[in-house]
Amino acid sequence: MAEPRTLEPEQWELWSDWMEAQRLLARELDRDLQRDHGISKAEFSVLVTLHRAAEGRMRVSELAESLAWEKSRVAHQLTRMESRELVDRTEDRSGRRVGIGLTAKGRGVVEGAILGHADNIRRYFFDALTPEQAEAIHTWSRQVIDRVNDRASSAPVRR
Amino acid sequence: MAEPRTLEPEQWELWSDWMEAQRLLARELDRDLQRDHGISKAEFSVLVTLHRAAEGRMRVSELAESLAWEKSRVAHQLTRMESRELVDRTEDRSGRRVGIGLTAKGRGVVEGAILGHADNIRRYFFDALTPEQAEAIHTWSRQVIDRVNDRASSAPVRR
DNA sequence: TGCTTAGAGTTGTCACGTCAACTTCGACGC
DNA sequence: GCGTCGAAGTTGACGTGACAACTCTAAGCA
Repeated sequence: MAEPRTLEPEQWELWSDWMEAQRLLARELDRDLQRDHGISKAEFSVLVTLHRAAEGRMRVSELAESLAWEKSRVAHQLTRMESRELVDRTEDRSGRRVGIGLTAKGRGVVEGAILGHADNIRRYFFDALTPEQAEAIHTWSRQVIDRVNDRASSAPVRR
Repeated sequence: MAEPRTLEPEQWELWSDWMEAQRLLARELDRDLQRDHGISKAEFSVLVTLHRAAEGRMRVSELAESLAWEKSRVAHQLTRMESRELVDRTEDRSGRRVGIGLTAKGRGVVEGAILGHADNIRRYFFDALTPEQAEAIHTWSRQVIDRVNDRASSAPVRR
């Protein structure tokens, strides 16, 4: 009854195939986004988030929260995107940092990309998916998210 | 009956949850590997591959084939790992490039890491998985792999 | 007023991954 | 021999992502 210390071949195969599928899928979507709209997946995520909350400007911390990214990652990403004129940062003159907003260029790009990207997700992901698979994957995804988050919050192993 | 140009909210939620689960899972596994064994997932993959084919040394192209990585990625990875003394490259003195091999340090690290990593995969992935989910995910993963590979080979859109 | 502290944001460093350009070397044909 | 062609491998540039250290400001309090 001892815990096996290694994975069964069958498990290993599932694991490898899963990781591989993931990787290929992400890469294809990335490439399409890059080719058709000139932006990366990370840039797309930022643009979509800004576009959704579009009346106003967002703060870095709101972006980080909404994307579930580390703040430093957001800051680096914004620096790059600012230099490409997809977003702008309102200067914190004498006090308040008003936040991040889309440039006209950023808005144009994201509005085109949303449609194309949705098509690609449908083509690569949903078209190869039966309802049962969708259900299984969704349920499992939520389990993993909960499990990882639980462990992260209950594991102050890092001091 | 027109094609919807955007995803249904339900589809979008599945997609986001799935991407999120993936990302969290990979990050957790990475962190554990880093903390417990001092190596990254990429380094682990290389070490395992070398360890499996362990009598001899491998060539860069064999590694690339076996890992399904681009050759430049392998070369960069080996450069980093060589500087950390996990692998060594046999010099191509006057002719043959004999290939890549594990150092003693590399061998020690990977033999420890294999066990711990398997435990973590089981904990994060398989313990949250019913047989039906496993079946659905495996089937779907293979579909995606085939689909992407088909498209890649049948789409010489790039000139 | 002045001190301290927490949060927001930035920056540096390093590893990872892709693409393109480059070098080298073996194979093949003349 | 000589050219050239392609595969193997390397390198550089660049974007990405994680982590840690740093600055600055706002709050809170003596």
